[in-house]
Parts: sequence; C-alpha cells; structure tokens
Amino acid sequence: MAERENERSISQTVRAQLTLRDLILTGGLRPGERISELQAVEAAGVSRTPVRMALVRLEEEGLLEAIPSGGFMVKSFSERDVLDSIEVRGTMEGLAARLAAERGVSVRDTEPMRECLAQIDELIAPQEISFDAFSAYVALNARFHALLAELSRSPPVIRQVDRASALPFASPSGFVMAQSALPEARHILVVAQEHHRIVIDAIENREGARAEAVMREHARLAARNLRLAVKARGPMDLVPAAVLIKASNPS
Amino acid sequence: MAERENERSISQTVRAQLTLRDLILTGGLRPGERISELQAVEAAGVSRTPVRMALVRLEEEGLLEAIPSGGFMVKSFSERDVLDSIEVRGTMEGLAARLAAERGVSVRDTEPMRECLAQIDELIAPQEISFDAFSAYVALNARFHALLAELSRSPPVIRQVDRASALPFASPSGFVMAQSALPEARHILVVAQEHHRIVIDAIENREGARAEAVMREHARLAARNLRLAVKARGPMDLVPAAVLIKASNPS
DNA sequence: CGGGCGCTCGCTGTATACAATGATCTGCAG
DNA sequence: CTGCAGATCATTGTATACAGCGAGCGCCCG
Repeated sequence: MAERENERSISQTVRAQLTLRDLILTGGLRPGERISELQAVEAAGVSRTPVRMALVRLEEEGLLEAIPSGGFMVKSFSERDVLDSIEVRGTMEGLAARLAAERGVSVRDTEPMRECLAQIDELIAPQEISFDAFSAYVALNARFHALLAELSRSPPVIRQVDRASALPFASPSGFVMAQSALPEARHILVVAQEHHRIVIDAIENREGARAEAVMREHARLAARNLRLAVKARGPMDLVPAAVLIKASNPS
Repeated sequence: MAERENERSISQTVRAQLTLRDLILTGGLRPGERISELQAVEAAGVSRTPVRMALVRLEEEGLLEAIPSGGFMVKSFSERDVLDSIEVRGTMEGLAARLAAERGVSVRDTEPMRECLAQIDELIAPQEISFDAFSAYVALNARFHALLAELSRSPPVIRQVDRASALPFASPSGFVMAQSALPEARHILVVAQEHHRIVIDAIENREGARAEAVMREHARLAARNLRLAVKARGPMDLVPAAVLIKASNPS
C-alpha cells in the first residue's frame, strides 16, 4: 500500500479530495459534466473507497451534485445563483465584521489584514496591472476575507463564511473576471481597497453597524460589477478564481 | 442483501444517515461522545461502507467532528456557539425575507405561511400550553422557517439557511427549551407570532428592509431568551428541538 | 425503413477482507 | 509502589470482490 512515499503522510481520502477539487476548480471538469469514479480513481491514484469519500465531501461542500440514477456531476450555476451567492457571502461577512467590532478586537488583530491591503496596494499601483499581479491579488484577497471571518471569533460564522465562499464563482475574490476583463480591473480593485480599509477602521472603532453596512455594500458592488461584465462579454468570461491562481503558480 | 424489505427502497447510505442523525438529535449520543463504527453499524443495520458515508455526511453537516486519531465524535457546542448560530440563522433568514420582498412574491406564495401561523395560534391560545402543544409548535415553526427560506427563490440562500439550522441547538424553533421552561413559553411564542406576521406583511408590501430587520430582531430576541433561560436554569435545560418532536410523535 | 423490445455491458452501491496505527494492559525494573 | 516499555488487541483506513440497476445498442417485427 505504501508504494508511494513521495507525498507527506496525509490520508488517501484527503489527497483524493484535494486532487479532485483542484481538478474541478481549475476547469479540468466542466460544470454539468459527469465525473465517473474510475476517472476519479486514476486521477487521484488511490482506490475507490477514499475516492468515494472525497466525492461525498465535495458534494456536501457544494461543488458536486448527486445524479439521481447514481454518481456525481460537477454542479453548474446560473448567473442568478452566482449573484445570490455573492449576496450570501456579503451578508455573512457583514455579520462577521459587526461581531468583530462588537466583541472588540485589538488593533494587533487587524494588523495582518492591513498588511494584506498594503501588499495589494503595491500590486495595483501601476496604471495597468498585469495578469500575474491580478492572480496574486486574488490570493491575497482570499486571505483578507479569511482573516475577517476569523476576527468574528465565532466558529459558526467562520464556518458559514467558508461555506459561502466554497461556491466556485462566489470566491472571496469578490467578483471573478477573465483575463480579458483586466483593463477595467484596476479601478474596481482600488474601490475594493477603499471599502476594506473602511471596514477595518470601523471595526477598530467599535462601529459594528457601519462595518456591517460597508461589507454588505461591498458585496453588492461586486455583484453589480459582475452583472455588468456578463452583460458586456457574456457568461463565458466567468472563471473560477482558482484558475487564475493556478495559471500563475504552477504547482 | 435484500433481507429486510420492510423499508421503502431507499439507499442504505441514506437510511444510515437518517438513523444516526436521529440517534444524535434525540440524545442517544451525548455531545463529545465518541461514535464507533461498530456501534453505528448495528444501530443502522447495514454494512460499514454506507455507515462510513453517512458519518462523513454528518460531519460535513456539522453534527459530528472528526477525531484526529481517527473516528468521529458528536460535536459539542458552547453557549456562545449556540448564540452565534442563532445570530447566523437570523441573519440568513433576514436576507431571505428581504429577497422575498424585493423579488415580489405573490400573496398566494405566503398563504402556506399564514396557515402555519394560524395553526400555531390555536396551539398557544390557552393560557397554559401543554407539552404536546409545544412539540407541535416546534414542528410547525420549523415548517414556517423552511417556507420563508423557499420564498427567497434563491438556492444558495435556502442552502445556507438549511445549514445554519442544522446545528442542533440553533434549530428553527428559534430557541430551545426543555419541558421545565413551558410556563414562560406562551408569552414568548405570542411575541414570535407577532414578529412572523409582521415579516409576512412586509414581504407582501415589498418592504425588503423592514422584513429583514424584523427577522434579525426576532433572532436576537430568541438569543436573549435563551441566554436568560440558561442563566435561570443552567445549560442542562437546553434540549434539541428534535427531542421534543420525537417525544410526542413516537415514530 | 422505422420503432419497440430485449439484451448486454458498464457502472455504481454494498459488503467484506486486509493492513496499519493507536490505545490499553501487563510485567518488569528501579 | 510507581513508572516505563513492550506486546496484544481493538478499531479505523484502504483495497477488492460481488451484486443489482440503468443506459446504450442491436435485433426483430410491423
């Protein structure tokens, strides 16, 4: 069994889950496409049992959908679904921000978030940002949102935010755009930075209501941008954020 | 294999999941207690494989927690967790109510909810409500909240509300109280009815902001009541709503 | 030539067998 | 008597074998 010692001593099930999730999020499998166990087995390099576990987990996670007659397919989302997911995430993050403010986080706690923002600032400083810069932004932004959730100090909230972010198109990048959308990206990101900074300030000043309102407004703006992008270019330009990350960070 | 034809032709995995969830929610397994596969196998009456699937699903559902060294245990929640879960649910239901209002549901859509409320009215009409009446209320109330989520017409919202309600102590009954809390129950339920009616009216009148605010306030009230109950009687009186339902509806 | 029916094959769901890891208990030494 | 070390044993994680069901295809009949 221990034929391949190359990987860390991580369970087969988890390895399968990571492999398959990667496969889905990087577009190896198209939404609506059926995923056969055999296929998954040779992709993950383990037996059917752990693959099966991974499939169940991914289904609960929201990436897969059970087919009534058996098996799983990659879940596909309508534009409406994506917009709603963004709203859900924004609402939950608003709650996280409010709790953070109400429960009084220390300035030290918000330090990592400010660091995130500073790094993003550098990325989007140039008039026209590069593809690599945008990819880096996506990763940093995901980290920022994760930190915000942590700040709520509430496991249920963290859990729900995570769940809401799991939807491939509602990723914490706020909105997702393809390479072709890069020209407009800079302005949007600058605005996002502004929002995030306001949220941190509000949290530090214990202004819960304000922190929440800004976070929700932020999500609504993201939704509007996405809607506009789809109107302008059609839905094919929608790309999971992970694709961007993957493209610039070949693992 | 088909030795027991008594049940409907439902998959073994699902049967195991239902059986185990029932076991947990009805208190057959205490929070923090380890659940061995063998035990689960003989409880569900199926083989280890479907039991294993069910355990994974229940973990993702939030009822179980994986033990690092292997196996699962029933997740236990602090009072803080429970209160936070109620807040999460309230926030999500607030979103659901707002979306329902904004998207313009017809009066016909809210009809089943009004029926729910009417039935609850009858239950809580007497000065002192019985245990059976309270159990019936819990079930009706769960239905009311499910209907509200449906009204959002948003799969992501429905999903998140469902997830938030899965936490055993944050059940849609809003707050959970043991039999001993019955004397105070009536007043609280009357107030809840009032809230729910306002929400429906707001939705029908397209007042999204108002609908949302009421729903959130409703959750905050529930949290406060729970906090008071715990202060007065101690945490042992916290009981999953399912126990009440189970007690009066012996399946 | 087209449609319906039956068959076959592949796939999934389930059961069981095997291996490895962690826990517990006992015996021995300090 | 207590603490540590070794071994046994239970229990999980993984692999494989088996069975049933559905989808797809071909054949036969109209």
